[in-house]
Parts: sequence; C-alpha cells; structure tokens
Amino acid sequence: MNKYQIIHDDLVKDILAGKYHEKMLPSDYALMNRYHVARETARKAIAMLVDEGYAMRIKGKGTFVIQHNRYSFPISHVESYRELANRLHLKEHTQLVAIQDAEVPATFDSKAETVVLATEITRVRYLDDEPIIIDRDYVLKAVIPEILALPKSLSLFELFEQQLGLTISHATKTITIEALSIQDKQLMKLPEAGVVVVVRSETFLSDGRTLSYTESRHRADKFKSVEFARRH
Amino acid sequence: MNKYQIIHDDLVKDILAGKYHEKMLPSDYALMNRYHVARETARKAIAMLVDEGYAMRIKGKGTFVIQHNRYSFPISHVESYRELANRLHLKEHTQLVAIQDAEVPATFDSKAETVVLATEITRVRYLDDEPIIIDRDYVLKAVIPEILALPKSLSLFELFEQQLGLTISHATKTITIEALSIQDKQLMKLPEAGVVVVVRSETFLSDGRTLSYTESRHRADKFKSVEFARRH
DNA sequence: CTTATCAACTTGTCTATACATTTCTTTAAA
DNA sequence: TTTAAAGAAATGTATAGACAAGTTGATAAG
Repeated sequence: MNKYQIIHDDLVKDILAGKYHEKMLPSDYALMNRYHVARETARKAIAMLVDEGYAMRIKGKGTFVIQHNRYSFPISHVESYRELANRLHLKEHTQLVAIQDAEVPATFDSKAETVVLATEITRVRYLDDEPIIIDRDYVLKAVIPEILALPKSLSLFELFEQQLGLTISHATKTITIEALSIQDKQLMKLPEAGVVVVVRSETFLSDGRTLSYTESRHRADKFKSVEFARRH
Repeated sequence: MNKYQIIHDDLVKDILAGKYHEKMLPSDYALMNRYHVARETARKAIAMLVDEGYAMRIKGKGTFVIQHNRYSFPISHVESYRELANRLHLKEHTQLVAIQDAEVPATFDSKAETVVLATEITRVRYLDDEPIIIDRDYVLKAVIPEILALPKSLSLFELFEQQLGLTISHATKTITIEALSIQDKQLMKLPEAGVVVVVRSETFLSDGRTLSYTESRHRADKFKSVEFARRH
C-alpha cells in the first residue's frame, strides 16, 4: 500500500476511535518524523481526510477533526444498499421480484436516439422485515451481456468489481418526489395513495462507459439522506 | 491568485465552453510547458477538477472530461438560494415573513443541554412567481448578536462573508419527507394535504463554531436534487 | 502476416528544499 | 504596565527531480 494511504488509514482509525476528540491532529512535521516521509506525503494523507470531511485545516493554527453525526443515511458517495445496510448494522434482506431483458426507459435522461438494451433486475429491500425500497437496475448488455446468477453475499457492485474486474468510477444521482405507482403499493404493502422518494442514478466505469441505470423507490416516511458539503 | 488556481479556472472555463468535448485534457507535461510551472503545480490544478467531478484521470491514458448534466438542482455543496437561482438564471424573489428572536428547536440534532439563542428569519422563496421554498434560518446570537438589516442584493452567506469577515467552512444536510404543516399550506398556497421535502442544515465557520441552522421546506413536486458521487 | 519488443507518453508516488503567510507566545523595550 | 518586536510553529505554495507503472503505437524479428 502507498505511504500516504497508510498514514491516512491510521488517522481515520484514530479519529473514529475518538483519539482526537476536540484536539488537534498531528502537524505535517509531526507526521514526517513519525512515519519518516517527506512533507508532501504527509500532506497528501491529510488532504484526503479534508476531502472526506474528516478534518479541517486552518493556516497558522493546525488541523482539526470535524465532528460528524455519521449515523444516518448518507448518499454522497457511490454505495450499494447492501454495503450501506452492513455499515449501519441493519437487519436486511432482499427479495428478487423479476430479472428479464428490457430496454432502458426514457426516464433516464437518455439523449440516446437508439434503444439501449439491458438486463432489468427488480428487487425489494427489507430493513427490519419491512419493505422499504424497490430497486430496479438496468445493467447494460453492452458491458455485461448476461447476468448468470445474482450473488447472495455480494452486492451487484462488488460482483462487477471483484468477479469481472470492472472498475466503477463515479455516479450521478437525482432525487425527486413522485406519486406512488400501483406496483409501489403492492410491493411495499402500502394501502393508501401517497408519494415515494425516487433516486435515479447512472453508474460509470473508469473507461467512461455507462455500466447501469438504477431507480430506487424509497418509502417516503423511511427516507433520510445525509450529506456533507464544503464551501467553495 | 495562485498558479494552480489560474490553471484550474482556465480549464474549467474551457470545459464549460465545450472545448474538450469528448477529448483528452492537456497532460501534466503539456500544462508544464504551457504555463511554465512545475509538474506538481499542474497536477494540483487537475486534482481540483477531479475533485469537483469535472474530470477523470486514467493511469497511462490521460485525463478526460466527465460529461455532466448540470442544469438541475445541485445540493452537494454549500450554496445559498440566491446564488443558486442566479446560476440557473431563474426569476426569483423573496418575501420576508418574520424576523424575531427565538430558541433553536430541538429538531436540529441538538445534543445541546442548554437552550441556544438565535435570530429566526422566515422567508418564502418564489421561482417564476410561484412560492416554492420556505426558508427558516436560525442565526446564532453567539456568533451574530444582532442582524441589523437584510441585504437586498446579497445572500445571508455573502453578507456574513463579505461584510463581517466570517469564513464559512462546511455544512451538513439532511433531507427528509414530512407532512405539510398548516403554515406550509398558507405560505405556499397549497389547498390539499400532502408532503414537503425538508432540507435541514447546520453551517459551520472555519473556526469550528456553528453559524446557523436552516430548515428549507420545498414543494415536493418542484423539488429535484442532483449530485455527483465518486466511488471510494 | 503475426508476434514480440521497444520507445514514447501518460499518470502515480515520493523526496528534499525553499520561501510565504498566519497565528500565537515569548521577550525586550518604552 | 503596556506595547512592540522577535521567534517558533503551523499551513500554503512552488520547484526540480527521480522512479514506477499502465497504455499505445511503431518497429523489428520470426
């Protein structure tokens, strides 16, 4: 592993363990001595912390930990449902509703003139035995011609990355509020009319190709998104 | 201005102008020659682009522009309503509903044992003459003892930064869906029952103090959030 | 014609150094 | 006692160079 990555990971571990609660993080020079690295290497590690929202640097003063309430539902990085449930220690299970070939609906900002072929996977996500989320993935056949089996212990992302050697780079997400569809009511066992929170995303590979489109329909009363934002 | 900042701004301008549409951005060495700077300086400029989601670097290949649809409602950085409306060229105006002293409600994750005194500012935001957002700011009296006048041409953020010399560092945001309150119906002229999208945020200064809490209540049918997320 | 190798170009990591700027404390002068 | 200057410590910016590693295309060998 890289030197700055090691330093970064050490610091994150200590931050999460509360070692720097309300205190200053080691200065550039302190890290230089502790790890016997050049200053730029130490700075790179700290720059990552700042980037992730763990820390804040103030010129002339030092580097300080930013206290987070990281218990809620963060959506500001690419993370799958399963990874998320795992991290928050929620009891989760998934019900496969359907898996079939389909075209990507025009709902996904498609400037595409031609139809895009994909494998459509519809799943219902349960948290604490309540149906909370309907996930519908469109995995492009241009990238993954066929999905042989849905893994029990891996998320789709992890499957693609670990088994198929693909590298996921980034995603764009939009959040809107829409009226409940008939299928929403059925799958989430909601009797009355109402709304769902729809998170639509497009996931990209490192080579720029689109890997998949996903539509996540969340029960509105269970939805909470948390994010961290920096000024400028 | 810094060298890497200049290079960065030049590149952003060119990207937005479409000069690198589907093409490779200048390599490290190309920027070195063009601007007569060291490689690390050029890399810093590009690192900023990557950080902002403008570009993607692939080892051995080059740096590539990420195509964005940046027309929607981005919430992934600290930006005020007015700055936003301006950027998207929307016709906007604001109606001041009330400004008074108040305590910060417990809704804002307050682990605070004592009451926190603040100036409460309630405003209704109109886009294209429709009331879309109710903003309620709680500006802490510990930081700003008194708000003398609400500026017509500046946002609250800009006022604090430019007039009072404060530096805003970051914010945390949560998005939830809640039932319409009576005041929601009145101020947004909504006759029926329904839901609003509530964005609650806490804004921090560079010295770590909390500057303000804000509750933004958005008309659900007009709400759209767009964000960019990177994997790992 | 096919294959293997090499060279050129790219990004990634790391070092060592220099000077600027901000903050805070200590010391010395008035 | 108050004020001013000096110094130490921290982050910010910038340079020059080195080597590693991935990608691509040209070239040479078979």
